[in-house]
Amino acid sequence: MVGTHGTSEAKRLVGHQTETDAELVPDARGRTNRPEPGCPVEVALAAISGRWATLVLRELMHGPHSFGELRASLPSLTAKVLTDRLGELLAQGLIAKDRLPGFPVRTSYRLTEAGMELRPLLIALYDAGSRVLAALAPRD
Amino acid sequence: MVGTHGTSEAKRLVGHQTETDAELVPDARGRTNRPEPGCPVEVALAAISGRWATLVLRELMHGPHSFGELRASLPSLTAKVLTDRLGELLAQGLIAKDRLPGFPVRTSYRLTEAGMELRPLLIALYDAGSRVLAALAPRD
DNA sequence: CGGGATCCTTACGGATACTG
DNA sequence: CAGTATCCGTAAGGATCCCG
Repeated sequence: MVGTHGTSEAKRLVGHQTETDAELVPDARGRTNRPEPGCPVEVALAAISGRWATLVLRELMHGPHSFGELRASLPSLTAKVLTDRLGELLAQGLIAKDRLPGFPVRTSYRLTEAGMELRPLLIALYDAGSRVLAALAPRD
Repeated sequence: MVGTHGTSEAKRLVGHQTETDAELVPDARGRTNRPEPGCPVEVALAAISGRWATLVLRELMHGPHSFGELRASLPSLTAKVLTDRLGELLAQGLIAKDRLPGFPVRTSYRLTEAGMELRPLLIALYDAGSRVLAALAPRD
């Protein structure tokens, strides 16, 4: 499932600290030596980049929310920054925006299929952070 | 395995799109409504934040490297930025620095126990990015 | 209600030159 | 070799006010 990359020279250092880095760099897109937009890692980073991004995503993981609901959930997030984050997520195809007819205007933001793929990443962030904190915890 | 958090009012919306968000927000540290430094997610984000950070971490996942080796692996990363990234990772306790005696001076950077906890996160980033790309891929 | 338009300030990344 | 010291342009985050 690594695809076609002929000789696997990606697995030196065997026995050093991990057997192979095939899981770390499964295919050619990950063997980049600089931040390239097409690299999956960069795509994921872009999705969660920007302050408040993970919190907005977390709220939307619970289901669709209106602009005002998001503001209510995250009181110290200003409208401008929320608009910025939503615009970026929209541009990346991770969320979708539905205008509900009537007055006052109501909009609803929801995750797209692509956006839902970020759920495991949010969990991984939480997990990794927890384990880092544990590893750094003062000895007793 | 969620610990002691008494009444679980975090699991409304059952059947909407996921059963529960207990896996998303396992404990009180994740129920924050703003970016707080103590939240595990923020800790993880801090670890991978900053341009080139994930690439530097990826290199170190392969084992210890000197300053020059890192520069050679990532040719378009300038010394200043590399110094910045290493300094941040050092300050966060994710890597350690060993000065090897002799001349010319040689230093070696390696992951700490805490830093190694980031490996699954890098993989999760790659995975999530891949799946997002797949979900966004043009229909055929 | 759901934003858009400004303005401001700081943080960040990158380039270049220099040093122990 | 392994950085440090400057300088700089841009972009990001936040505050405030306004509008359909």
